[in-house]
Amino acid sequence: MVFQTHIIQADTQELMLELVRKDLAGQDADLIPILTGPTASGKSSLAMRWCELEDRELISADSMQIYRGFDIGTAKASQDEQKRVLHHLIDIKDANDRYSVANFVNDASEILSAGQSEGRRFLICGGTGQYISALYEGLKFSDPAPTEEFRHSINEMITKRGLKESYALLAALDPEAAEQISPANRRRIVRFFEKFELTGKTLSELNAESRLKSSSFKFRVYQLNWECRQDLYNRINQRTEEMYDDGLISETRSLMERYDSYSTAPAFSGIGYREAIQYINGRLTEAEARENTATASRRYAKRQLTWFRPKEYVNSLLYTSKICQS
RNA sequence: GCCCAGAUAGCUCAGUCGGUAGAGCAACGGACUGAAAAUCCGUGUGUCGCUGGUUCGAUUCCAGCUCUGGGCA
Repeated sequence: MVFQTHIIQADTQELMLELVRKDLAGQDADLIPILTGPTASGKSSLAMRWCELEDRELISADSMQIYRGFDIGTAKASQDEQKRVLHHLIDIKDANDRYSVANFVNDASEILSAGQSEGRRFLICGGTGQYISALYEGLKFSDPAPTEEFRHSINEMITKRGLKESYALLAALDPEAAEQISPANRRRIVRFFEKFELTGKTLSELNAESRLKSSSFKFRVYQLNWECRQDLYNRINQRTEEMYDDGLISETRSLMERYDSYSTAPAFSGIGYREAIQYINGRLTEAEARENTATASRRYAKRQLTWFRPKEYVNSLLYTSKICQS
């Protein structure tokens, strides 16, 4: 497959919207747009206007906005915005529930299939790169989903055998996977043996199988970004302050009262909630919590950019910089 | 005004019995197939406050100066 990816530059959201819509209009009519980009890049607000103009429904590709009640810290669309544009895959899970790439690919595919036959149009928007890539690439997740208990038993097995020994075994079973998994990355070593014990197949074998069929949908991926990293970081810093000013701490406090599982429930591991919990439990000052949240968001944004950098199918939407060149 | 302590990476600091320096955090780069806002890997980016003295050689020792913090007035 040959890709012709574009770099679209603009200095206002208005112009960006016009240019990206023109780009999409020049493609095959059945292409579904995916809008991604680092946190605080402005993708949600661009997506809102895009959906309103073209009467599209929005499918969120965000691993944290799925959780009900986690609104301020996830920068979730407001009630008013959700009234104006139909949002899918937001507020679909309880704080204790687990969700995964595989669930996302299934859920999003289901919505797209159902909508397609009715002639509805969609825009997929979100920052979870893993979800977007898996959907775009049409990965099939055929091996069974991991359970809490099984994961626990694998963990014990690795502790018993030793992490080093476990990694050596992994490398013997699947040299290809060993190149990509660091010997210190316990989580991914656990995952490898989960799959292996469950299916008798190595990660590389399973990955090859998951790639056999391509997606039944066609997408065009746009990544929104800022020409100058500092512009993005300034936006992140400012948005972090706004989240705290808008009541992130009191939102977190009431969620903690509702869920005594807050130290382990997946929803509470989101950036902002972790730091707010530490403040509430007296381990940080509020100023420290704010600062640590901004730092964690900056690092997250960097990882998001790293994720998409090698993907050859990504088209760039670049906001031109006012403050610095290059 | 006097006394004491300090001044080293973007920040907090260690160190060099004299041979131009290193930790943590930040920053930067990278990996990623059912936790992904997760997890993990790699990289030191420096007028060692300024000026002079001693010395083959000073960030290190000495003197003066500047600034910061604390104390005494």
